[in-house]
Amino acid sequence: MNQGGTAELNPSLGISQEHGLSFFGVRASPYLGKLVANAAKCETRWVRQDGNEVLIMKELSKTYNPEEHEEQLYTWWEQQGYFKPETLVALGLASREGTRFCITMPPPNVTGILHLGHAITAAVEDLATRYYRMQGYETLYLPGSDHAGIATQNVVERELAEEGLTRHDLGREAFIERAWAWKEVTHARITAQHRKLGISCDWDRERFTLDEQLSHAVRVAFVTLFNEGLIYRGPYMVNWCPRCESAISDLEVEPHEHDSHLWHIRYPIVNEDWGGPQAPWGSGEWSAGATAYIRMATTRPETILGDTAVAVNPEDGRWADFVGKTAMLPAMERAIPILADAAVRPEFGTGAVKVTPGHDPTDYEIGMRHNLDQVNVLTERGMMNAEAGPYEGLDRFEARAAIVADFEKEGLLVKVEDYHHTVGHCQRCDTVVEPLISTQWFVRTKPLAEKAIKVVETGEMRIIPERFEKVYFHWMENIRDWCISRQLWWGHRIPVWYCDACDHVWSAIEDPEACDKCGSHEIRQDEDVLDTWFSSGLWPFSTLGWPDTEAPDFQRYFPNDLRETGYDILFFWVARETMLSLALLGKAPYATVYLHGLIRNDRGEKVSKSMPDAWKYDPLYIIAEYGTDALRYTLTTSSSPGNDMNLDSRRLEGARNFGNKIWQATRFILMNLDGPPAPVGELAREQLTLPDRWILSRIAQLTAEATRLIDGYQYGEAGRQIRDFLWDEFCDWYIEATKVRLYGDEADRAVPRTVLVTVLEQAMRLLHPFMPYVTEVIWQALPESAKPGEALIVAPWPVANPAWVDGAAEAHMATLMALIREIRMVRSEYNVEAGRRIAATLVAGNLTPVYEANRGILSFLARLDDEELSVVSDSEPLAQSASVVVGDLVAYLPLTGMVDLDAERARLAKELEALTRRIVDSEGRLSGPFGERAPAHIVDREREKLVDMKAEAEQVREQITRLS
RNA sequence: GGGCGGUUAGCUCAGUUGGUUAGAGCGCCUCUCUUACACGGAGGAGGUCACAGGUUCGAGUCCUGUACCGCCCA
Repeated sequence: MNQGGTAELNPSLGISQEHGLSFFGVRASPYLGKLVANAAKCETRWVRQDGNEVLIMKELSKTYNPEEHEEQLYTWWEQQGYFKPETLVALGLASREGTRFCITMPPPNVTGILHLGHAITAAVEDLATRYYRMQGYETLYLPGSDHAGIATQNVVERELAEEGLTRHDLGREAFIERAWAWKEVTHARITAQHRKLGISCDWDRERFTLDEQLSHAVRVAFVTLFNEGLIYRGPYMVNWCPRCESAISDLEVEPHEHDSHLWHIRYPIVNEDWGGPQAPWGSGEWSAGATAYIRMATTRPETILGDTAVAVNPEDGRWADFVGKTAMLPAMERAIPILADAAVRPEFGTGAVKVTPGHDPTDYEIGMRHNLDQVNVLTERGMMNAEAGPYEGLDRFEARAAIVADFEKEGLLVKVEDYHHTVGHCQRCDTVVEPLISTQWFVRTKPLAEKAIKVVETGEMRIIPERFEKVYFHWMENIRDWCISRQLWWGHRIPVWYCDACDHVWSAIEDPEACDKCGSHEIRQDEDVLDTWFSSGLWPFSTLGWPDTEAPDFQRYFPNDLRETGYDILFFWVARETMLSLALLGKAPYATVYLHGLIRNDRGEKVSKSMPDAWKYDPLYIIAEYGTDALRYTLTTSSSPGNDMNLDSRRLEGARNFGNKIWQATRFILMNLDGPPAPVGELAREQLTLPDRWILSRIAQLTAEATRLIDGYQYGEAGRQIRDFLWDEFCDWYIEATKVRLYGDEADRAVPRTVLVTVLEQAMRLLHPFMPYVTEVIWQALPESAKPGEALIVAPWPVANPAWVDGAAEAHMATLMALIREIRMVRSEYNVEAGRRIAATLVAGNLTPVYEANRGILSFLARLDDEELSVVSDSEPLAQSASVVVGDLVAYLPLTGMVDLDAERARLAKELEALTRRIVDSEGRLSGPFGERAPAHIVDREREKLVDMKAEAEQVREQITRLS
């Protein structure tokens, strides 16, 4: 059956039946000839710039099947070099001197795989990239990834642990090699995922934070800040993760709620009755003879061992007598002072608190004010150290239990309360974090934050949505110094050297051979590495070649235009990029920050790996199920900036269906072509029918509106409007309307063919940033003469043609559509069989010529019998017929034997009632203060509306009279 | 404790200078496999826009307060 088609297309190109024409087999033979003839025009050719065809011709399949196109299309785009700014210049779409657009991709970390958060990032960034590329900007979307120090080191260590090894067994060098091997694997996977997402980034410019050049940038940045005094080293209270064995920054600590206990304990007071313990700790007699105690409560009994004071609020009368006395610290037998400090909250516990300057930030401050010793009782792994006396060697939580037991034995445990509180956990490994004093490297953030605030205030850098500016300001105003050293191996080693001969400490870009002060060779580099965010904080410029400020990419693309990311990393990353950029380059790193919301599942839950149905939210699964375009359209249109999104599979389905819908429309159009249609510019205005003028006017309006919305970062609204246009206006009305001519005389087909192709082509350009694949495939299938350029991805963004805007056509078409809808409604109410054509008389007044000209469309879309349709300017009411009223038009539908006069009267009465209500409303409004105070154009519009409603009401009333 | 966001149809969500009768998708009801599409077409039902005040000729939209949900910061 399909031999004919195959034979016709096969000869030189070697089309297989699977790829090509197999669907003809299911068609009835009468259509075979037509479809085969059309098939030759439905081809999609994939041509390289050198002129070679790279892909076979392809018939548009019966439904759009994303898998069939996505991968090879992506490869083709990439091979063509469309992702590279150089190609845009070569094609003449952009110029080196003209505007440019640059996004540096937020580098996903190489720990694992991409999730939906990355998918929305990719979808929005690629939307912007494709838009500006089409707009003629020299566009660069620069991809890359970061090394994720702690996270990656964790997974590699976990792997080692399965082999019974620790990183120390391997040694630093071998461990780092191992981490690189891991990176290679995950990086490849991440790249494959990004390609599946269809992002048009320049892979030749891909960067990784540990690349030689980016590492050099880190060094230069560090040395510069170090020499300016913006980086310093010192002992401060830091957050310590005993599992990572590293300090972490404030931002890497996540508070989690816990059910725990509040242990009420008491320390004996040294006084004339009791000078100290006479029996050993644990004997049960340790405090025998003590006559006074100070009572307090703690959530961390193990830190008792590090107490160096007890404090009360100076205003607290309960403890006033105790201030100045000495307490004996149980277990340690350390005499500690009782002092007054305003930081103590009287309402907590008993009002007295133990002071542990070595393990609590507030106590640290108290300690500084009162010159207290700082005692560290923990090892780097969270074990009790030698300062813990009898508890040395115990794990911190074992020690807690042991201490509580001993306190009970000694009669020093007063009571135990249930207590609910928040405890800091390591963001990366979930271990309970210990505050402790440690010597670390810090960035002095205050001066940088001031500049970072200023650039937003002045508008040099804009945050969208705007409300996040407030969050940004608040964080910047209350910023604490940033701890940047990590006790890890995987990362950029801190470029600081210590001279053992003269104690000189200095920072250098190149590894030094000798002390640059005394010349000694007894020098060693700092063992620690930098926080990953320090290197990703340089991303907007290190990726472009900085510190080589002469590098062409740096010159061309810095500052970047857009930083697009989730609002959850505003502080982690955006704030730090901004501070570092200002510190090192004196400029904001980008002009605009666009923050998207977080993705949740359809029940509003945050998607996590531990969910039983987590696989459903894997971008690759979604792509396999619905296609990349559906995922991307859903992600870019389901929410508004900064607001979280519940990803609902029903929306994905809807988006997939939309892709198929335009595919079907394309099939219809191609199937009805007969060679390339004439360019729309060659059509005389008189040749255009009402629907032609209407759809051209509509797409002109849509083009202007979509452009305005995208320029204003309202991607979702733009995407929805484009969809609504294509489905509701183009497919449901325009295409349907063209069938009258396409199925009629050959002479009438030329105009609709041109308009169909013109509008579809332009709409594909508008939709391309939202659904890149299906639009490109469709576009390629359109006749060459209808397209500007060789590929949609590099086609110019459409400009609204003001000559197409046609208010009269829009108004007339609106009335025609309303009339058709009304007739369909009446048909439905009278249960007229769907296929049955009915007679009608349309009384159209001075619009008679318009409706006479469009009677074919009217009868086709309203299923009227054209032979029995009369369009008249005036007529006596027809008896025994239903009537529909639209404005001052009336259509009589003589449904012989079907019209129930009572029902018809009731229907019309209801209509009149609603209409009357609105007329009364409108009149009331116009005669009241509205008429005087509202702007003239609003009042005018209301007046016109009233006139229309009155005319319509008059008609309805007449019909009712007719029936009585 | 401070700040921010959300609360709109059964469900998931739009609604950006305040201005027709508040929209979409899915679901639901009726009809329909008509030569692009059943991943479709036609028609329909369904909302006091959380609540209470206020500003205004006019409020889903602006202001104040309340409730509930969520997030961020301390």
